[in-house]
Amino acid sequence: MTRKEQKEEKRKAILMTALTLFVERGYHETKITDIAEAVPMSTGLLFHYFESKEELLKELVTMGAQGTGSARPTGDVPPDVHLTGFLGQLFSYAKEQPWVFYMFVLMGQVRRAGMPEEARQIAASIDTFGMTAELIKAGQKKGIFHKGDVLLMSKCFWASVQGIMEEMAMDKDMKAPSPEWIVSMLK
Amino acid sequence: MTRKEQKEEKRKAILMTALTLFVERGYHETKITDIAEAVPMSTGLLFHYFESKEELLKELVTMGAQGTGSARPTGDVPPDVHLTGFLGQLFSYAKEQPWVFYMFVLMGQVRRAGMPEEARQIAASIDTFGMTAELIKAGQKKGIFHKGDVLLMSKCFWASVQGIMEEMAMDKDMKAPSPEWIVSMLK
DNA sequence: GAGTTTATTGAATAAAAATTCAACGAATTT
DNA sequence: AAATTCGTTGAATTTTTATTCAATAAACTC
Repeated sequence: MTRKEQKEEKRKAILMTALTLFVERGYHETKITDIAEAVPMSTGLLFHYFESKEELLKELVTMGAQGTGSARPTGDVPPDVHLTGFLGQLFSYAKEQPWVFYMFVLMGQVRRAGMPEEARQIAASIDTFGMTAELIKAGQKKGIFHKGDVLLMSKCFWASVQGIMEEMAMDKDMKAPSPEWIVSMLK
Repeated sequence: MTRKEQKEEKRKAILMTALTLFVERGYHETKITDIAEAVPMSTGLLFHYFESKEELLKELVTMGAQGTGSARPTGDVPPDVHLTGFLGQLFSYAKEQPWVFYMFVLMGQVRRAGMPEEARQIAASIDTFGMTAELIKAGQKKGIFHKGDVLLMSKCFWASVQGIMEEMAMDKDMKAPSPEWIVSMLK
């Protein structure tokens, strides 16, 4: 047991190190030796834990895909309040639990171009937009949000969030914006 | 003369092809052979026109850095109208003059991590935020924009725009959002 | 504690991609 | 039209980076 736990620990350490480097420097600019050095361990040992660099990325993206769903509306909170609250939590993670924050950033980056195709597909398989689109539709019905194509509004909302989070990931000193600013894009 | 013009034409063709591929697939996922094939020309010839792949990127970024300044306020248009108009134009470029649009996307991407450091520095040297911050400050004075750290607001504004443009670059069928949505982030 | 499995290393190898180059055809000059 | 320069190619080379591997140490099983 201790042996297996040890292994899991180390796997996790590698994953977190890779996540950090992938987000801070980019997947392609992060060399396998950079990850090994940062963990730290020998490069050879890294392949004892993960088949390949791409496999490492795919495992991260799979984790990220599972951890999604927290944006789902709970109960009867008004849509704008729900989104505002969600963003507030997300932004506060940037300081407290960077890996949650980084995972979000990574997922967004992988979903776009510039990464190995297989990883992209995993990230693309989860539907963030649809979920938020529902929420926006509800908000429109209540007269809280302005009119417009809900899917487009959802995409813009998340694209903005992604853009801001990438900026925050790059510049550690940047303060988080007020969630209201972003939500007001929908009002 | 015809000879030199010919050369300039070809250089431009390479630059535009590279710009497209860099934005659509990402710098690192674009192989030098992909560019050559797309132009089309042999891989060897490409090095007759550009020293290296990185040099090619740097030339693009330098071009992009020079073409900046259109966001500068002209005359006495209200800040919100100015920004709305600017975005409207930018988004319409996405269809009409994709390379202008792509250049914007590339500049943003290069400024962030994941690209060769030298290129990053060129992109980082131009100050987009400061210019918009002035505009926002003016808007605040007039009571058009809400209170808040103008630099942060400026960063968030551009981060949102960048995020949305990257989304549009990836998904050609995506409609452009209404510029008002984004500007309302500041109101 | 002998034997087996697992962790670890760093140098050797393989794979992928950028870059060079010798050769040739086309244009330009004289 | 001979000589020279420039454009062009694609295969060979170099460089970079991922991946393997033989050897060793440590942990665990019996």
